[in-house]
Amino acid sequence: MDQKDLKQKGLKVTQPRVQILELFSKNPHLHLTAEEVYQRLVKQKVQVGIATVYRVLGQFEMAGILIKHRFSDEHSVYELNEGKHHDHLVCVKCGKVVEFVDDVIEKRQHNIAKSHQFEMTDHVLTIYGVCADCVSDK
Amino acid sequence: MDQKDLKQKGLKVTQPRVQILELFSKNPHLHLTAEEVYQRLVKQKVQVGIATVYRVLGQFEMAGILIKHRFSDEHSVYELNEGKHHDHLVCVKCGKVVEFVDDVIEKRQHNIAKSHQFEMTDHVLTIYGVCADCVSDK
DNA sequence: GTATATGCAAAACTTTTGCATCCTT
DNA sequence: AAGGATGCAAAAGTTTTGCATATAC
Repeated sequence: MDQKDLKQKGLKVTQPRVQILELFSKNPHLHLTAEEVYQRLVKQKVQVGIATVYRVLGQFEMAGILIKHRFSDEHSVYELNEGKHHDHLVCVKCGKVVEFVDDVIEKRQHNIAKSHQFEMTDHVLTIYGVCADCVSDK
Repeated sequence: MDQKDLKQKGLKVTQPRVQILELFSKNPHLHLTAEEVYQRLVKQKVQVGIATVYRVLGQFEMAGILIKHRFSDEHSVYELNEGKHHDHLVCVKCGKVVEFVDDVIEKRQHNIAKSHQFEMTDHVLTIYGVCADCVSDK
């Protein structure tokens, strides 16, 4: 994922877009809220407004560069879209996110959708729990 | 689910609480947003404020009477907690919600959590798609 | 009668938009 | 040079809170 991908998708190569793309590309498993993205850019002395962050995240989601998740109620988080579908384990204590794929579950989901005559467009499986680290230091 | 359950959970039996509990109890598969609950009460000439609706829904969720789902970005929806876990098929066109349970998936989820040393507290599986009705009348 | 719950209005947040200016191409 | 993108501030939503009043027990 780099600047060529932006041009290819009809997005001009601007400072905010490059910075946000880089942030996620360098950390393929990062899950950040819009506010967190904004704070990271500010910390890096990138001059940017929160409105632009929201706009760019939205555009990146539309373009398939990022995926938006709604793990918690308050904030959506974004992560890099690496093309392969996966689900998530989320620690309810520290917020840690672990990705996984389970082929058996994937197949059953298709069957379930079909048996209810739904044309599946997407599916989301999130397992919430307490991770090993948080269980030990309670 | 009735007024006894409220008392038992330490919640005084008030008009707004009774009305909201009744609304969901009479329609076990209803999925409503806070705003929709409010509108229904208003339509029934129940004198209530939106703030109370939010407060009561929150209390009912804490008490295990209702379950809160985040199917879409904009609004959370609540449904009656009938004790048995289930997942959902959501139509992305009309918002219809169908409930289902799949034991194979349930078992795999436990295994996945265990293999990552997570103490599972909850899990959410939502399949999005276009329902039969919406596919036909496009 | 006392403590809790409610309604209203204001506040707090998050996200979106209007618009003048700036930057890519 | 021209159109698109940005930053700022204001607006639009949604959800929460403060407080005086009303209600349940």
